[in-house]
Amino acid sequence: MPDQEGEELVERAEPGPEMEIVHLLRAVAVDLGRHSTRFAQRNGMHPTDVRALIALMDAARAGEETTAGHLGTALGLNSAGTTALVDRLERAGHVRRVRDARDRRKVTIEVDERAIALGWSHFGPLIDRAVDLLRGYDERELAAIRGFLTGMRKAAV
Amino acid sequence: MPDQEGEELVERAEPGPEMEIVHLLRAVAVDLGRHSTRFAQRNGMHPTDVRALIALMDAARAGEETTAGHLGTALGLNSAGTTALVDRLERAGHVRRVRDARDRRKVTIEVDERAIALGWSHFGPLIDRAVDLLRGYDERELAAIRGFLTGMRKAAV
DNA sequence: TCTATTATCTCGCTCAGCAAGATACTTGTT
DNA sequence: AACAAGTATCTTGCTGAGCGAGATAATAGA
Repeated sequence: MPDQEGEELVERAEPGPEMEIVHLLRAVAVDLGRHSTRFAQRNGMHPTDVRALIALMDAARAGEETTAGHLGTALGLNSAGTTALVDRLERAGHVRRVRDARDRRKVTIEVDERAIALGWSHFGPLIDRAVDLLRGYDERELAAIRGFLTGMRKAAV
Repeated sequence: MPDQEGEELVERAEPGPEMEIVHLLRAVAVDLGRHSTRFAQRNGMHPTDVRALIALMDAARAGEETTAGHLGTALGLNSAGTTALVDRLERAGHVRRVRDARDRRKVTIEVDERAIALGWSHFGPLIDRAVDLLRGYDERELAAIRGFLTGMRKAAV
């Protein structure tokens, strides 16, 4: 073990108070991922299935229909993987396949109400806690949080 | 609001300014995940391999040796999966297996310098951008960001 | 020493996801 | 109308990450 000041090779950027927050953000991302994974395993699902349900519910919230193809693209799956994914979700009763009336090649995916309720039961408390936390900050502090997160999104693309 | 239940329903049905930040945080977590995945695919690795390298480098930064068992536990793999993971990483030249001299049952995993450099070349710019962003905030704003992220970590466990 | 415990590895298997191609429907052209 | 080209999904066959069970090797305790 090195008896010197420790962080010469790993910590290229000067480790100021900023680096602590950078690591914190990464840790949060990992922890949120684990939280999803736990939800998946408890309900006999795979991480991809959860990602799919979230993508479907996001689209529904934005008022958009999601076709099988759309879903696969959003998750980075090819058509075969997408079919298998929707098969799994449908078999578990979380979604329904509905043939589009206008273009009968398309299959739109609808999320079952019970899957939505299941999701809320797991993610609801976490969201409530987040809202609670955020209510403790004033407008300038909220703007800082919003600005940092928005900036990181842009940087991560 | 006079009615507690009513307030919660409104909170869920009608997202306030807080919900925007909640969704933003989730989006950041997803985007950071995608950023990792891209790094993995560009270098012929799987998401788990990247998670492993990050875990190994985190431990190294904290001055801890990581054994195969430790690594598997950290990633939620069983022993067979861990062996396969280390095999992959070693085959790619990213890590070395080193038998512990004191307890010869143990195998400590050392990350190759070139893997560290590779990681920096991909994650460095993102980290630099984060540090840049954070330098634009004063102490109270930084405390808000730190507090929110710390609170979310605790909530996600 | 002999036994129990711990750490890693081996073997056989399951299943998510890929590549290629089949099938079904729509649209454009003649 | 009929036919070709394009688009959306599904089928088939395969690869490989990760699991369960158990083997192997080293240490610790009596």
